[in-house]
Amino acid sequence: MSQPSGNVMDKIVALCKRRGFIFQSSEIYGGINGFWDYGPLGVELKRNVKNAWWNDMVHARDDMVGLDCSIIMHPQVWKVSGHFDLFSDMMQTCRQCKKLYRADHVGPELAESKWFQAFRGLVAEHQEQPASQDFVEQWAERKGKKLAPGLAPAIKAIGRVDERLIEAGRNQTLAAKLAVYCPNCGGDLTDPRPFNLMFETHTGALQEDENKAFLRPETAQGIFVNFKNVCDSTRIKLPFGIAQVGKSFRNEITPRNYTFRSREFEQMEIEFFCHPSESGRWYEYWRDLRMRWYTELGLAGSRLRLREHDKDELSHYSCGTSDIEYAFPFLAEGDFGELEGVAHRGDFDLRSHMEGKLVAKDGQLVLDVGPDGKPKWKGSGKDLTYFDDERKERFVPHVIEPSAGADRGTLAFICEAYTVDESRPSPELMKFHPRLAPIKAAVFPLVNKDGLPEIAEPIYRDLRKRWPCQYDAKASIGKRYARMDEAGTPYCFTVDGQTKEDGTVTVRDRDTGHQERIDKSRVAEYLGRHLHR
RNA sequence: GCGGGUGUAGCUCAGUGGUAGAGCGUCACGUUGCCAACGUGAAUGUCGUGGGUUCAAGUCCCAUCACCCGCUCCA
Repeated sequence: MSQPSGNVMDKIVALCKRRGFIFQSSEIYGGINGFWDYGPLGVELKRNVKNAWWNDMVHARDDMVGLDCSIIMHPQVWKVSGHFDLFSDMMQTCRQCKKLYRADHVGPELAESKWFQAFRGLVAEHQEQPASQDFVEQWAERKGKKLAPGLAPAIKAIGRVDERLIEAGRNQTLAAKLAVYCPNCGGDLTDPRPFNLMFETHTGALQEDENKAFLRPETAQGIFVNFKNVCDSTRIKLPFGIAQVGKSFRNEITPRNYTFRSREFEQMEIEFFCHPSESGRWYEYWRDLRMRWYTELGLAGSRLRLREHDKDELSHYSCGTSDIEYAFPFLAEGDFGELEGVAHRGDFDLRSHMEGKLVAKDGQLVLDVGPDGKPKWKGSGKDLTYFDDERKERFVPHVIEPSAGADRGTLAFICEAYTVDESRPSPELMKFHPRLAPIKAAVFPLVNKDGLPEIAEPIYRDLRKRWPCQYDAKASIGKRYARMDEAGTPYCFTVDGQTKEDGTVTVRDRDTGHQERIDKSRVAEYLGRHLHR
């Protein structure tokens, strides 16, 4: 499949730039890390992805409604949802080996680390001389040097051995809390510094702490806080879902892999509300349905997979989560990247917005309280329960959340469509599903004379009313087919000499090159039929 | 944030301190008449950006930005 030189992803990136699918943001100023633009073909493709999703998930169903909420919401939304706490992780870097750690991961990792295990043995041998630290220094410079190369420089840098290290050497519980030495090399760590994963802004002209606000890191919370509004303003009944497509923002530490991890990205999210007794069934339903959606749009091979999360991988509130993953060409062989997560979230979200921020304790969700016994983050206090008229029962609905990345999906469709077939006169082509193709058809006069343009142009003008189409009379016919192959246009209609005699045109199929003749009056009908195959 | 690599035309890339190049693509004209044909011609460059060294910098040095790879992170 791949070209002899360079890897496939480079070819895809080059084609996307060359043909106007994806550009780097602010390119003429040198670009900006983690932001991307969609060009004329890209915007059509991505819009087709979103429209296909909206059509199939909302319009084609009677248990779904849509929503479009603001990107900036009340700051309390993010405090209650847990994003405020989780998104401002404290991070530490090792001054010796430069590794980056989440502060709350350092202790546990240290307790398990090889050098620290050896160090514990050393401390045990020196029970009698707790006052002296020399044995630690000696160990760091000699026997311990292989396991903990950073320890000796760290001691030199700090000027002494931190007593807590020796204490921790005697007590594993203390070790799990010690965030001073690097689990990897024994080096000294920087003080914990906050990494703000949410974009901050201010409402109003004055930038003060009181009016600090956040760009949403997910669209889901907008759905939860509008749950009651939707119930009250529509006649929809449980089980039902609310869908939303929109931009979200995360200050990723390392934007990487083309558009896969961007700081500004678009989500297609569903929150499906149901009775707790039926949530397991609905979870499986949505997991399978979403997997099928990708398959039907062309991600059909072994590069797409469904991966059920392990128990220890689940968020504290989730009773089940599956990722729909794609083997992107920029990943290592055998690695997959997430396109969509389908999560069983129980009643976590609606309860949070009623009661306040929740945490898991002994397998139960309880209010997160501070040292003073008061809630850490207060909820809205509004009643978000649902009364089921048929069951005569009031309850907090459970939620199934299929959360898809529009940009990731679009990128996967691009990667999957990219095909190199050396047996063709123009080897590079994009095999987009007809529903997703940015240009649905092209109309050509075989030659730009002899009255052929006069026949072809009206056909084109007619098609253009219903679909994005192109007319091309320049260059040789082969070159025009090749140009359309590269854009992923599924059908080309060509007017030739015979058209003048019997009124037929040729239809050329992008994937096979196969041609057939149809009457020029049936072009629109033919295209309509084949686009929705 | 750390380490390594890369950055020259729309794309892919050559380029030895001394005049900015090629292939492909694009455009025009001619020719051809169903799969990137051919001929002639044309347009397109702050050599990523900013400093420095030098008589002279795409080339050497420093900084910076972006992309790729590895580490880290990925709620």
